[in-house]
Order: sequence, then structure tokens, then C-alpha cells
Amino acid sequence: MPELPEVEVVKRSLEKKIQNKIIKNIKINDGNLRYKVNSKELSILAGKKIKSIERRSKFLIIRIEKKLVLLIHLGMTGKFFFIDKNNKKYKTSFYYDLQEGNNQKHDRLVFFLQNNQKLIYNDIRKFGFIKLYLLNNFLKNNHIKKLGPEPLNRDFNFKYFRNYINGRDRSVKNILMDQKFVSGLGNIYVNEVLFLSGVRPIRKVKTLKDLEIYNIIMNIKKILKTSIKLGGSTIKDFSSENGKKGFFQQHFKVYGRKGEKCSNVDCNNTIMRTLVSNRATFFCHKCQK
DNA sequence: AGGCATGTTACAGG
DNA sequence: ACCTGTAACATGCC
Repeated sequence: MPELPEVEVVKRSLEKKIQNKIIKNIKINDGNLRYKVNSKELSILAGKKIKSIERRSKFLIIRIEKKLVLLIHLGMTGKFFFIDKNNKKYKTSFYYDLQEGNNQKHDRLVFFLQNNQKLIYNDIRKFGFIKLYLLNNFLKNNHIKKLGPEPLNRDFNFKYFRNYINGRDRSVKNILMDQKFVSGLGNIYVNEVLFLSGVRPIRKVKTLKDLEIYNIIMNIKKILKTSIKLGGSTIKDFSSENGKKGFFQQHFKVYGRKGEKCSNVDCNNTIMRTLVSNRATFFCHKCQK
């Protein structure tokens, strides 16, 4: 599920549900995530209040009183469920792998909150992680430190892009996926952005024209904002139950559309699938140069 | 049965 | 130092 927009949607949703609530207790069903979760260590959270939630790149940062910080990455299949005092279940985001809404099989961690509310971390493939830090150590942590600019921030701009690619010999797709260059994009959005920008994924960055760079940057900002917005509105009337297909798929122009007709109205070409940087790559040979 | 999957990271080799 | 490809992690779907 999670590239930047999805994580942002989760963040906004969590904010409404769990901010200022007290953690009563934590139950670990399976702590073998990307990093082993230590129940003894996590138990220090019991009785403490959740202060705020932030997003940086694809990471969630939950600040808890007494200078405690939870750093969370959803990996490929991580998601949160919130259960209210009437035992009603909410997803904090739709998702587009298939999983029944009430399947508890992959509920890895349960945070018991005040008033019989629960926050559940569910992760099928267990590539995600939840790490607890003391504030001092958090500031030094390696995950966040190495990240490039947020794509929606002003410092991700033409000048930065031009400057970064100077002297580099890599494909544009590869560099857009590199979290050190820009943080928060993943395979799906990069495919989409390059389609919208009319640029072939294998193009070397040194061959990019100024206008193409400009278009790529603008399309990144545009598609991320749109996705966040639509995600937010979808989630608002979200009550429970299985998400089936998430909203994103309906908006994909190339991702997963191998063999389908190019979505540009005046194009009759077929979308191709190849590998770039060993990841599935979809593009229109005619519309992307 | 085998290939594929939204992510990250380590390692080998050019 | 930079860049690429491969594999690994764990699980499920087609």
C-alpha cells in the first residue's frame, strides 16, 4: 500500500483517532517484523499519552510523552486498524491488496488504548517495522537522516534536481526511486509520473531537457497532492469492512496496465511492461520519449 | 508450480 | 566513488 500519499492518509486518519489518548497496554502477537519488536521494551509505553503524529517520507513518527518516539514504516503490506469502544472496526487507509476486513490473521501488534479502544498494526508480509526511541537517539537515527527532500516541499525544485543529477549516469526511474534523491516516491508513482511527463523510464538523467525536468517535478507534486486529496475524501465515509480494490487502481494510467491501450486519447499504442532497476516498469513507447 | 507484488538493504562486481 | 544487478526478508495471489 504505502508510498507517500498512502502514508499521509494513514497519518491524518491516525491523528483523528489516537491523538491525546493514553496507551494502556501493548500485546505482541508476532514481533518478527523487519526488526524484532521487543515486548519488554515496548511496555514502557503503558500509561503514557500519545502526543502527535507526523509523516516524513514513507515513515510515520508518533510522539509520546516523556520523550518517547515510535518510528514506523509500513513496508509493503503494513496497515493500521482502529477499533472504537463499540467494537467497530476502521481502517486507517484503504489498501489495494485483498484482505478481508475482519481477518485478524496478520494482526501483529495491538495497542490497547483508553475506553476500550484499540489500535492494531497488521502486516501480511512483515516488511514493516516499529521502533521505539528515546528522543535523543531518535534525532540521530539513520532511517530519517539519509533521506532526501520531501517531494512536496519547496526545496525539491528545478535547481535541486539539475544540481543533483549533474555528472550522474543513471536512469530517471532509478533516481526518482532513490530515497536519498527525493523521499516518498515508490514504484507505482514513478511509473505514473513518467507517463504523465512523456519520459521513458530508462532515459539517462543526463539526457533530460530542462522542460522535461520541469514537467517531472510538477507532475510529482500534482499526482501526490491529488492522491492525498482523494484518499482523504475516500476515508472520510469509510466505516469498516473489506476495502476490495482501493481507489488508486482506478486512477492508474500505466501501472499494471500491460497490454492495455494507452490512455492518451489520440494514441492507439499498447502499454509495455519491462524491468528497470529490477522493478516492474510500464510505459507507452509512443507517448514517452 | 512458478512468477509476481506498494519497500529497504546488503553485497558482489564492474 | 558511482552504478548495476541480485538476493534476502514473509506471505499470498494468479
